[in-house]
Amino acid sequence: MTPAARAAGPASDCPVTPRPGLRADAARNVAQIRAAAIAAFHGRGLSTPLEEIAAAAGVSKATIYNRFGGREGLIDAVIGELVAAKMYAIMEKARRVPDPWESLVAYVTDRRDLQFTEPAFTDALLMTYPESRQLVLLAETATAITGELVQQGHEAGAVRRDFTAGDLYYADVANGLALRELPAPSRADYDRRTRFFLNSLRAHDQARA
Amino acid sequence: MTPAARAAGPASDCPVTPRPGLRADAARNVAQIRAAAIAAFHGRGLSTPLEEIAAAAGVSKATIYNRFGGREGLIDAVIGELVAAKMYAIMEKARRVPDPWESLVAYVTDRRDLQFTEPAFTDALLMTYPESRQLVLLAETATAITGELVQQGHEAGAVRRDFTAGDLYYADVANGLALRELPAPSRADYDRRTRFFLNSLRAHDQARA
DNA sequence: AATTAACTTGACGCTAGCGTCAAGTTGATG
DNA sequence: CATCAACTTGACGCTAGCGTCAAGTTAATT
Repeated sequence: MTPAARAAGPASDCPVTPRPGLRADAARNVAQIRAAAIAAFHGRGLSTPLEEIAAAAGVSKATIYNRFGGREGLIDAVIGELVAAKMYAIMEKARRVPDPWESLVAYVTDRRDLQFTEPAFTDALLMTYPESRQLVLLAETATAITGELVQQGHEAGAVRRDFTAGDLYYADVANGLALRELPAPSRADYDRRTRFFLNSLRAHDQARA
Repeated sequence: MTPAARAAGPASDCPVTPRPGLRADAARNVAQIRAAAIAAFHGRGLSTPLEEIAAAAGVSKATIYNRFGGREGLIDAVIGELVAAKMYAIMEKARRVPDPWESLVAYVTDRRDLQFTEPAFTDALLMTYPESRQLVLLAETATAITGELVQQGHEAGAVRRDFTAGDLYYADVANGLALRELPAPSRADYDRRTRFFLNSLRAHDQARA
């Protein structure tokens, strides 16, 4: 079975034009809140205080509850623009690379790039807010693709046989948390560590790129 | 210079018998609080609520402030028993292994073992509470030893020349945070990942153990 | 321009943890 | 056994964030 046959993501689940029957002022607020949330989540992760987002949107906190039902609804409304779109693109790209090893290299590298620039991605990985449908969907798709790529790597003899998709997940979570907690490493350091990681899962007998 | 010539740790900075001029009941409380703190920190890390520790010690929260001056003082009073003693032993052991590669392997492996069983170690790594003298001392010593071991590994040609002590620190922090955030991995998974990591920093041309 | 449903909001009560202090209790000392 | 310094503590005020609601405002409709 190929559970990830179409990895391009859900057709269109978060329309830019929200619920139609919305009064003009409400629609304006929705747009402002979304924009503020995207900026805030980008800077501080998915647990940015709602009051802060509300303030940035020039709106009261209660309005966020009115329009989105709370944090999870808000995440649902912006996660696509924030993370999901990029993640689906990464998966798509990796699946297009024919060589199994290169495909995995592309996938890992791109994920880590995304992680470097987008703190919210780590929150998504951790499923801190499991009530967001978009997030659950994304996680499931990503899990499927990861498994697929690792398996192909095994079959081609390019990836250590004892390396699992779970190991990759663990490493990504660890890396995301370190990024969140430590002062940002230089890009050179970060990329070197990415290479170390890739090096560690390469099957021994073909350790040369 | 060999800044870590004596890595056995500070002579005796946290006597089991606390301040002498202490009334009997106060001394009893100190002992109970220390015991409770060690248990709590072991289970939940160094940011366990003080109220919880106080309750476990059968004492009011204010008494912890009276006896230890707050969280940092309390950490100072128990970190030796909790983490520092083990860490100093690990460093000592690593320095005694003659072969540079095996020495680094021992060091990394033992640190990760400690990390697996002692969440407080990660707090120590992160210096979440930088006011604890014991903790600062430990961190400085550990940094020195790590640098020493990595350098020896470089000189012996056993460790990739582009691998730095900072990389090791980053990896340890990342691992500790993942342990804290994720459900505990099986020991087998954990040890395998330790081996992957060691594998990643081994110089290419001698990748065989 | 009157009506009304949709919408917004300030203010509230809630939780969790911190750090402090006046008032009360108790161990040690003469 | 009286005294008093040492000690303990409940209760308090503080911060930060959550989620809710009655009362007020405003866009749409006729």
